[in-house]
Amino acid sequence: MCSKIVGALLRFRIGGWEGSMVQTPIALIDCNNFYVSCERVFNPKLHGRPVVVLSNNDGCIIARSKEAKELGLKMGEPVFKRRDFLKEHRVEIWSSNYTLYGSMSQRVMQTIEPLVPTLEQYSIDEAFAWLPGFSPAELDALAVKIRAMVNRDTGIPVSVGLAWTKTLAKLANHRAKKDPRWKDLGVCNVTEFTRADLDALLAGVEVEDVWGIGRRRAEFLNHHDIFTAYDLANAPDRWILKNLTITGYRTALELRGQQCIPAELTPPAKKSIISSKAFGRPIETLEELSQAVATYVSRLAEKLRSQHSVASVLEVFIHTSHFAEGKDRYSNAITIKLPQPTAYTPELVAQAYKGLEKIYRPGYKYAKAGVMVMGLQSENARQLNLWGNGEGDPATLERNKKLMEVVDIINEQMGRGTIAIGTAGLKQEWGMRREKLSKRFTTRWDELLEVS
DNA sequence: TCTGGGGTCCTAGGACCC
DNA sequence: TCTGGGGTCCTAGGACCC
Repeated sequence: MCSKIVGALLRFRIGGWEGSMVQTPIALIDCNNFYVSCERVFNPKLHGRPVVVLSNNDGCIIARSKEAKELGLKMGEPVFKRRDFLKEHRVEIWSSNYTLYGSMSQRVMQTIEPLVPTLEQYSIDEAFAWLPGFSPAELDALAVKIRAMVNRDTGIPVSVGLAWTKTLAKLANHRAKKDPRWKDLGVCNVTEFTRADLDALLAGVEVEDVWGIGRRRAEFLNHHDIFTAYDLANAPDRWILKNLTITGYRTALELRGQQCIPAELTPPAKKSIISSKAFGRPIETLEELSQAVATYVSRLAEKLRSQHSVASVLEVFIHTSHFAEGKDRYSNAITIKLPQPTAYTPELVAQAYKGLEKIYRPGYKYAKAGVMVMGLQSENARQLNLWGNGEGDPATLERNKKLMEVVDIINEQMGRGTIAIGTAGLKQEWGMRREKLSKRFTTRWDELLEVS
């Protein structure tokens, strides 16, 4: 009875919003400089030194150690522009090793999972934990414990932000990393903050550091005299809705303490899958482009099958470098409606080739190609071709499916690409440049033993 | 010489229909 | 010369995230 009244009052107070009445504290646990930290676990010499990890093809800087940040190296900076600088400051440079990071990520999540009631993995290096019924003191103790356990069991340092909404938990986490008040502890808990405390905190955070506000929006907001998280939280609702759409409005509400970005405990099935990559060197021939496309389609089809989906639409795209100009520049894409939904690699490759032939133009230096599937549906729900001919014939479908299962198992156990479609090319001279790749310590015994 | 890859959501605007 | 209003569906493109 009493809680009903309180609930009604609460709802009234926050303007008719119909969310969960009893708010749940949320922790955001975020690995510090994740890729760099992973490299450090297996290479202790990297501790205390400036370290960067590069994107595919060793193109840009995508992760930096604290020391590298202090040198002024920026996220996304092209390496070739800073070659001399990197050398001069003896910065350790590593190619990205996603196999390693993926398995380290799993270890981190597995360490946190038993410590919290529900965990929502949000990205390779972050997770939200939903902590109903935890008192503020319990929250602090839990955060400290998570940090200690993850560090002990995986060697990865993490920071924890605690708050009543996801957006505020992200913000608290950001403070836990940067603000001298919480930096040493690595935990920032704002669940007990008064409105005034929170306002003061928000006023110290630039609006582009708010989750959901990117560079473009930040520029726009600055233009309208909104510089901090506090300014955004206090902008008029209608103005926000009109200029930042519903997503920006949700962000503002969350900054005010209203939970409106829900938990996503079971990740929804993907609606599209992309496989695309820039080449290690420019490609001009249709033959090599075809190899690349076959390779990407194979990876994509693998992902498709691993989530037990079939695709009904396939898109192929190719383009020259973004930095090519005038007549050297070309990009094109084609969308193909598949005769029937499928996850069968040879069929997808055949369709992709047809598309590629239509958009390919000789005489260009292609820098990148990609394939994408959409219109995904569950493999069980797929509509069979009632006439029982061609690809839709149930017996053929079943045989193809079995074949793919075998291929997937072999590739999983023996390493990716053990069995590949013949046209993917054996040498793949256009493949990725990864000159400074660390070993696959967590997934290959042979490579771990090599260094020890 | 060299500038990542893989996703989602939202909106505006065109096509089409009555 | 004149050329509605409102609905739906689809797509392209922009913005965001990591």
